[in-house]
Amino acid sequence: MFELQVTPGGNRPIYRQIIDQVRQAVATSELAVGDGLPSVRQLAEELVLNHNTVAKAYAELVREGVLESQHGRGVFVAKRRRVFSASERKRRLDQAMNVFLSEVLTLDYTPQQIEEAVAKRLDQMTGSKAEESEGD
Amino acid sequence: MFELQVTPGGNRPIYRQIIDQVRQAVATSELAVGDGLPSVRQLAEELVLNHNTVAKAYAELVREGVLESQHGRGVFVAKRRRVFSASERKRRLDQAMNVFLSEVLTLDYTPQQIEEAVAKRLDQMTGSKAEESEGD
Amino acid sequence: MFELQVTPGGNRPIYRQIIDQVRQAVATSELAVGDGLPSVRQLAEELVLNHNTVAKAYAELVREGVLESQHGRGVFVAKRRRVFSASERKRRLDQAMNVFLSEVLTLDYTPQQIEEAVAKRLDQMTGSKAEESEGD
Amino acid sequence: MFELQVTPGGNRPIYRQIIDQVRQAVATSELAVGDGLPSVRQLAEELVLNHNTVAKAYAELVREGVLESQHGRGVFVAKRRRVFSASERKRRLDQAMNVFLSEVLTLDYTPQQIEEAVAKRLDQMTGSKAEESEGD
DNA sequence: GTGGTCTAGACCACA
DNA sequence: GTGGTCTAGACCACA
Repeated sequence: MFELQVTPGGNRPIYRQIIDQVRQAVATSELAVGDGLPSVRQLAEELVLNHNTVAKAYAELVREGVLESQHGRGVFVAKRRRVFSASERKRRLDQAMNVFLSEVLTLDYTPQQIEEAVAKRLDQMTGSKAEESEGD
Repeated sequence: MFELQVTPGGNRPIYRQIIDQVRQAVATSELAVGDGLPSVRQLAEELVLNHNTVAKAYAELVREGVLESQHGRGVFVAKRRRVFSASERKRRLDQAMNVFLSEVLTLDYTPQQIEEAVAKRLDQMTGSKAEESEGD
Repeated sequence: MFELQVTPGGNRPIYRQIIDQVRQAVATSELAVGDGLPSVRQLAEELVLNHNTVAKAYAELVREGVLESQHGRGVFVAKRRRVFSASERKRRLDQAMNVFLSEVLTLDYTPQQIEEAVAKRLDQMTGSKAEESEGD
Repeated sequence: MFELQVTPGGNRPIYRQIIDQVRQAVATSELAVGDGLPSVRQLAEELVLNHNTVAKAYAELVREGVLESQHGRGVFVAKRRRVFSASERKRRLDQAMNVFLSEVLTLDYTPQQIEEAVAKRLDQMTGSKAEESEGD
């Protein structure tokens, strides 16, 4: 089953953590199109959260087109659709990358270390192909 | 000259945007060690901000060791030093990576595309490609 | 209960005084890991301060890893972790020592008196005397 | 001759640095009662400072009774006198110690490390006796 | 309710 | 002139 985990102390707000993990589960295909998610209340109870927090996360995922709410039945993984134009995607990628890279360069990581860390994390997140790119 | 730009409506708080851009300018050597930054009030006026907002950004950059404040004289790019412990750097790297990756994964980029984009941008920022680090 | 006291006229800025006292309470275990602190607004009211002043102090303690802020819930004593690099810790130790020693040397204490006073106060603060660190 | 050194980048304001060093020189007897100090302008030139900064430092040292200004002749080391009552000295010592110790304990230094650092620094500052306390 | 950000504006400390 | 601190007060984000 789909398992969610949340840490209240972290820098990232709880509802964000839920969003991130659902996105990830969808990206990994741990959750497939049409799969149902736990109900807001059920998940809230499981994670010992205010149900508003869960509802907020679901709402954003619906807005983004990742989930689909079927009134009275529950919330499901939606068929994938693309929201942003190519140039908008590029713009957002660039901006996120700039913020990320200057932050970690400030932390004194080398380009090589950063690339390795990113590759590794991507593997973890997506369980990705990369099996033959091990050499680097 | 060093140019800063800020969008008040955005998701990212203004003082964060300033921090991001100063870090970036330092990472790309657009700002070099010893360079002076615009004064708190001057920058505030330029960006049509309250001076406290600028001061907050500068203060955080000072804490991180990126800038150095000389009371009565101004704020300058500091000599690079390592402020954080290995575990804290790791923690911050992970955190920054999480934020970055969950953002771009939503944008529907593949792991491979992300890795390439990161490698390319790192080259641009650090100029670390062909010139085998000849000392500067 | 945890009691804080602040003198607005003093040489030390108010937010520094708050930081000092929270650190002290943590160092002496008057505040233990997980303990909640008074809310920003509540403490501000108690001390007849603007809430921003309290927030500033808390924010710095969060950055130092002493406190942990849980958005929407409150501020808590964080699990101890090491935030700074060896060189940064040294730097801060030296700086703090300089300030301390030049202050007390002006007061005409002899080195021996200072060393004794420090040793004694450390014992009080850490309770590190006889009980060979039995685990707690 | 009496040598002063000043670093503009440091956390401590320049005029404070001057005060500290003069105090120290007097404590070490590097400067003896009756010795003359460089004139405000001379010192300002030497250290490449605004003369107001030097004047401010001298003024505070005069106020504290460390120096003595003889109009038209210059500034001299004053005969030592005590300004504060015993209880006031104790109060100031305790407060400075509390701030110092909780700060360095926060940095994760052990009591032993702190005591050693203090002893060592005191030796350096005062060139003190301590020759036979080497064992620890 | 709790923390975080921002403005407008005052006043201080330092060089 | 330059940075630092503080207040009063608004508004937002999160749980």
